[in-house]
Amino acid sequence: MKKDKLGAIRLTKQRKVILEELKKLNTHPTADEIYFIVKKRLPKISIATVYRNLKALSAAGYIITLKTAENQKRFDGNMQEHTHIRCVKCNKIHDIEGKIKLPQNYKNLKTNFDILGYNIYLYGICPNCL
Amino acid sequence: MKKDKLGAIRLTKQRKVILEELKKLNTHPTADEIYFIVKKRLPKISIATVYRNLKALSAAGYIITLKTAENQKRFDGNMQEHTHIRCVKCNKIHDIEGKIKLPQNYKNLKTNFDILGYNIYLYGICPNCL
DNA sequence: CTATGTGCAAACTATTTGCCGTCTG
DNA sequence: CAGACGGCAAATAGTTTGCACATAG
Repeated sequence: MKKDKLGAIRLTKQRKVILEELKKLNTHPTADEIYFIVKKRLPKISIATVYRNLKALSAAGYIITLKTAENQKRFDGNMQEHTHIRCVKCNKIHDIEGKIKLPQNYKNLKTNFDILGYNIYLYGICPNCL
Repeated sequence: MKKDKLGAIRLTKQRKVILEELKKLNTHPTADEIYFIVKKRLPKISIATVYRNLKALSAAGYIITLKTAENQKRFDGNMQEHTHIRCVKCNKIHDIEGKIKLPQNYKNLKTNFDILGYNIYLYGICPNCL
């Protein structure tokens, strides 16, 4: 990943709580899962705020947005380098420590793009589904 | 990618046309782009049929479903091994010939998953956006 | 001939937006 | 104190489903 500029967004209490809860979890929750968790601490928060803030936090580089096989996004508050593996049976996403490196020469690929980086997603079968 | 079992689905004229049009394109169209293209040949086709058949063709291994940064899926009828690169500015996805290989030892990663395979997505800036 | 597929319209899910009052820096 | 943000409800985008008829194998 390129050097992200962590945009200076305001640290409101809604954003603080969303961020804190997201960092506690390693389950890559969906927006509405986050909504229900955060509502325990901020009962008046609106789902629109959750969506707006997940987008803002992601744009500012505080969290990562994961696209899934389903039609909804999942969010990841773990900003240490790690790799995701998805279970082809239950679709759950788990973390693997460390980033898998591609051989240096991947930038020599035949393309007229200016290559900036890459993401690797593993897939397999999780212990529960074996 | 694992050896896909090409499921035996019925080759209806709707499916045949969808498949043919998809193979002509290298633009990774969305479901409704496909709908408008296919409608030129089958004016009475319904968007529901397009969605159902894209899902069926994908499940049967005839096409590939791409999840994107946006909220909609894109489809790829090119089944030769290739890698996708996404433009971080305009979000378009292009093809790069050949599959990038990970070093053999990627299966030794610290995880309790049974690792089956991986996908690599590159990102960069396309010539139009430079 | 029958299980599978189709068209249509209605339903549904995830996400976004307009408006307007509130709060952060 | 101005611009950014939040709550609410309504809107939208993408996709799915129920039903009755049509068709591939």
